[in-house]
Amino acid sequence: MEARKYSKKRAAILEALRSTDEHPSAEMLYARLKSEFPDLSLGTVYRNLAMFIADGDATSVGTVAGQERYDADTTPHAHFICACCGRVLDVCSPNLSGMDGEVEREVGGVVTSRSLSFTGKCADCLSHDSGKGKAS
Amino acid sequence: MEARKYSKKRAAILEALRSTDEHPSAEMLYARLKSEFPDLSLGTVYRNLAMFIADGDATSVGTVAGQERYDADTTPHAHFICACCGRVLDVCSPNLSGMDGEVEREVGGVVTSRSLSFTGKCADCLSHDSGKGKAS
DNA sequence: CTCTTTGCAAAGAGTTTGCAGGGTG
DNA sequence: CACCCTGCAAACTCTTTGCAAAGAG
Repeated sequence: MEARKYSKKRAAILEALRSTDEHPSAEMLYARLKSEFPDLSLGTVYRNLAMFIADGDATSVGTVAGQERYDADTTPHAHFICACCGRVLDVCSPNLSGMDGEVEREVGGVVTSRSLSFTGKCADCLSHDSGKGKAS
Repeated sequence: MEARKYSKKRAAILEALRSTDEHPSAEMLYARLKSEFPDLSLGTVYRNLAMFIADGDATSVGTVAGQERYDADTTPHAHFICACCGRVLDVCSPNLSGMDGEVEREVGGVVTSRSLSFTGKCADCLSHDSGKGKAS
């Protein structure tokens, strides 16, 4: 389809995505790489993230607080999303691909990916809450 | 917290959301109600959807093709999202709330909601593909 | 009469895109 | 030297917000 040439920036973006577990957004990656590549452009980050997803080197965790979050870990696992601070954590989950067949039968289509996520309040936000004690 | 007064438009928006199974976006609801309420404003739709979610009368299915999709069915169920046409279908799924405890133990936080979705290609898009037959 | 809701339009925020120049094979 | 990749900035799209007028209790 599209020939893909090597690019130092692309390699760095993918490496940055792989070496973190915070499921960064495009801006988070941009901020992290800006010091190493002062001339990096946000558009380049977006363009490369799209390539990673097209190539199966990354997936989207979904939109959290208006920003799309990415994950280089493409093995089946679920996520915990803190509605308070926007943090995204990995949590283990049973393999869902076993349900594909049933879903496909139900909708008459084909399933290519699944996503399981839990939303709530993370440990940090819970402890900060106790200080604000305005309950009741 | 916030006193809530009756509003004809709000009632209509909620009714429109409840009487469809296509998990509409704000614009879809707006388009559907525009004929009945020519002076309806998109901002009002957004404002009311936010209220429904705050009140637990609706939930967000997530962002599909850049648009947030809503669901008035708050009972536990999964979704199938067609990556091709953006359609969102209901599919049944085992009750996931039983996993809350394990997740909370894992992250040290509290879980308030779960979301399971399958992405792929729906029956309609599959059949349209066969016409373009470029496989092989 | 008081407080909530709405229309309108402008403002915001995140993401995409066109183009000219630089990098890779 | 042909084609991919990038920076820059403008363009887009979806969503939020401020304000004065209208509606509900």
